Amino acid sequence: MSSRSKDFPVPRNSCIGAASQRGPLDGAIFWNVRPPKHKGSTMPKETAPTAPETAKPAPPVATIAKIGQHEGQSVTLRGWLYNLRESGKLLFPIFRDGTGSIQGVAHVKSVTPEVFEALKNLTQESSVIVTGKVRADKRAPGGYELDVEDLQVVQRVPESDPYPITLKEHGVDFLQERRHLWVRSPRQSAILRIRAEIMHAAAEYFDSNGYIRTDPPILTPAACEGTSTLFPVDYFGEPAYLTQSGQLYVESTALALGKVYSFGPTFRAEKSKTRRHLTEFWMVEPEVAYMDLEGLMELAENYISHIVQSVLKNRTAELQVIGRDVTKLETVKPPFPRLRYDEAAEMLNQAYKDGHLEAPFEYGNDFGSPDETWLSSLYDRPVMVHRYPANVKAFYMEPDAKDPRYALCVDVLAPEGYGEIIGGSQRVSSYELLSARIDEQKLPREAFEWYLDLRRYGSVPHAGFGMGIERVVAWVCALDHVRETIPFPRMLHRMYP
RNA sequence: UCCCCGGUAGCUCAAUGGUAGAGCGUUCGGCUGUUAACCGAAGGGUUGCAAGUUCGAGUCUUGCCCGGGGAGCCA
Repeated sequence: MSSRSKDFPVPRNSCIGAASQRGPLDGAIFWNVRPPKHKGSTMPKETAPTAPETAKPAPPVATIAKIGQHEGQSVTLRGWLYNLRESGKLLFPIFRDGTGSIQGVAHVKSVTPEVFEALKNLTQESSVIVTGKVRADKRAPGGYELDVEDLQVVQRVPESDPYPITLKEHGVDFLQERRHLWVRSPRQSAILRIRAEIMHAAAEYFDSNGYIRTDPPILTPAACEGTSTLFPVDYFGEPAYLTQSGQLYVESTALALGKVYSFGPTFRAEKSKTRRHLTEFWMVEPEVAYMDLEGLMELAENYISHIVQSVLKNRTAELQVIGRDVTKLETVKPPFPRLRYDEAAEMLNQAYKDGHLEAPFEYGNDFGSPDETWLSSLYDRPVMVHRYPANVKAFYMEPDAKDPRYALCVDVLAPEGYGEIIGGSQRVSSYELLSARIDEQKLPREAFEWYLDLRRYGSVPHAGFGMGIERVVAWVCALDHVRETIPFPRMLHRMYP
């Protein structure tokens, strides 16, 4: 910020402006709209700042989301100016407060000259505390408007350095460089609210079904799978890595507590530059003792359905803001279609013959991204592909007793081309087999001794999966890219802000 | 690591090898119901960097830098 040559003439900025730099305004309650006349730079205390002697009852502080409860009353809103339109002697400021936005109306004769001038000179994203009367209006998108009565400017954005993100179109690079401001825009705010609902529902399902949350370490001594690239860190002179999965650790706690889950960030140093990849992402990983692959698939379909239905129920307004076609989500209920790998492979071969796929599918390989997109496009809900060839899957996956060439594993593919959101399996329970697998794949045996202990002492069949939160958010919100699903995405070549 | 596309005003983008432009934002003026308001005016440029071809390069060539999309790998 630089000069303030055009600051409006109401002498209150020196006090409020300085205070606003000291810290957040949370907790500061302005009962009166006139500013207290402090000489210093301290904020008013939380308890009522100076009330004028002739005070009428102070209007209650309201949020825009629940403004309808105050129809016909005067309320105080604390927020920011989103946009300002004017038409002669009429001003139409749009305020936002984090819960929503509402249009204010001020006529030159309906407010004091000071308030009218202050409002007229407001700049985008200036922070304001505004008082006005709530009025239902059919023209308003949210159903209500605010007839402005009084205004306090907390911090005015100077026009010499205007808020960079306008209501018009911007490019991806420009917005990502300003992610710290971009999150204020209605669409981004709505996405983050939906993300929060997804994370809440993801934990709630397990918490209310007897699962114990046991979070694994983020600093780890070795790779879980060895295939992906890890972020190395210096751990007091020893090499350590940021976790790429907590699976091995939740296997341990599952054998202690029965049903467990973990929920936290994971890190992968893959040099992937696609719309589905972040280097830092959040994963939720349940693990259950005595569960087999069938049980795991039932869990997965119930789990995903619960999450999607929770978003539909609790985030209706946000889904509307982002323009999501909710009919595509309403169908997400159990049971999900299930395909054996072999069936899916046949379908892919046919799709190639029919010209739906550019590249032929080679039996025995894992599915490519276009393959997953094609398969998932055939269904109105997630599809579960199970029993992949064991040799393309991880060392810890249990072979199918009926045919050991296949692994007891499942991938859940989200519809509308969003691809894999869950990968899971029944785990090898035999010490001998797991030990042999570790040697075959030339994994560092010392690092896995503790993991082998789980098969030495009371080994049982058990199963679990990992679900990537950002991919679920991208699917539920129908986003083009996972970079919009997390407040501050970490990607190949992007660490700022 | 590989393949494709792009980089011009604060932003989004135009410009046949021949005078660098528009809309928005900003500033000034107008409008009593605007919905990314509208109307009029002003200000705003080392065309990513470097070299080359040419009478002349935003435009063609080469190298580099930065960004986007995709493949592989994965959630």
